[in-house]
Amino acid sequence: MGEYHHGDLANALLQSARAILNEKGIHGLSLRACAAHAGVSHAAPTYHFKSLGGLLTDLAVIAYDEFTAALQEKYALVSHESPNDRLQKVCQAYVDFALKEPQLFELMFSSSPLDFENVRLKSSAAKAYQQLTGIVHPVFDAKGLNESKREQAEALIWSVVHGYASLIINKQVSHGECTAPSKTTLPDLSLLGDLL
Amino acid sequence: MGEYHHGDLANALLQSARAILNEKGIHGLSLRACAAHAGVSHAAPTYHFKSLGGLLTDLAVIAYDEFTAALQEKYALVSHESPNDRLQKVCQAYVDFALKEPQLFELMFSSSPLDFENVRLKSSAAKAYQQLTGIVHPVFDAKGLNESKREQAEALIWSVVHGYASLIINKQVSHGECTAPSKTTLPDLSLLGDLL
DNA sequence: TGTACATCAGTGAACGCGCGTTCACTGATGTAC
DNA sequence: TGTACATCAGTGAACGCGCGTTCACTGATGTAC
Repeated sequence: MGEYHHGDLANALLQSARAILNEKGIHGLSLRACAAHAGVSHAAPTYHFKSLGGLLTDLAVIAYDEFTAALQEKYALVSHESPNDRLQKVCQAYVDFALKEPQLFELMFSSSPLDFENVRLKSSAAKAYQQLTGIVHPVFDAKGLNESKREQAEALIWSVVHGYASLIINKQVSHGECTAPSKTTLPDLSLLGDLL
Repeated sequence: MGEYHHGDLANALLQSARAILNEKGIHGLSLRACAAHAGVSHAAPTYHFKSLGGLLTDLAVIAYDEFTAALQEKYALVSHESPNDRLQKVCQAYVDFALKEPQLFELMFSSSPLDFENVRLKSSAAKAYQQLTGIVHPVFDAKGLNESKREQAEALIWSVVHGYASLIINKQVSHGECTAPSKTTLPDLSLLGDLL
């Protein structure tokens, strides 16, 4: 409305981007669309963001930080339980986040538009990873695995929870039925223990 | 070259789409780009494909079929081994396919541009899933799980291998380091058995 | 406290680009007789 | 076997659209004196 000096346009644009992302998906996003949603001229964003990729990178930083916080919060809530139970519940929190913010989750792990050279993004993504592996550690310690085995096991745990989340939200977002797990509750991981 | 009646333009366009996908990624794809790559006027594709989504859906069908064939071939090769060994090796074939055709793999599991109402796509995707679960079956039978447990276990197995592949190729395509497993060889799944 | 001025953070018109789509057209192919 | 004609499968010019980017501009804000 002709208001000069918005005050915090950078953040307003990030909020707008998030809203558009949730409404129309990643392909509905453009700098012009964000500007329009924020009620600002379409040339305004260039002052704050070099490109759409830059804006999305900043949005991904926010996403990773919220993601890390969600895992951390869950972990704190179940601090009195056994290592394996804690692991199960934090993994469920991972899946819950993906279900609550499917578009944001997809953005976090979509390669194309993000600038992974960005220092802040690198840092936030690394923190999320550390948060997850930190949670798996007590389980390993209880079993006494060596360094190499531990890294492999970390990768497998991360893979199972990430894969489950990915398959579910892909299914939610697109198809109706054909494939993919249908339960939003991650099965008990000990099932794999029985099996393998 | 002014050649009228190409003969098999539909397939030529699919090949072109695949080449462009591998070169420039999914965002470099457009009907015009495919037409240009196939050496044909930019209006020609409309005769064969309603939209870019339609073309990509057909490409995804090809991808799913190749994927299924790859798993099947591996499975046949290791038919003399134990159920668990066969499972491990077919899972590795899953990862190998994702590494060999990262862009195609991403397309197969990317929701947005594909038409999952398409009958052929549904069918090909379902076959791929059946191929995978069929391979897990002998392992379950050896352990005597009931129906419900078996479905859950199938989902978990699929998740771990899909997650591993996704995380690796995301890392390959985009970032350099920050997160994600770095080995292209899937760790021994029995590790999870020891752990959970 | 008031005035002058530099700087900040917007506006809105204009540009070129690649996109999908439409359209009148035309060369190649297949079929009827 | 040859000719007439319908149909198929392309061409290339044109259109409108949304995009990012540039540009001269201008209102709001902060600072110096």
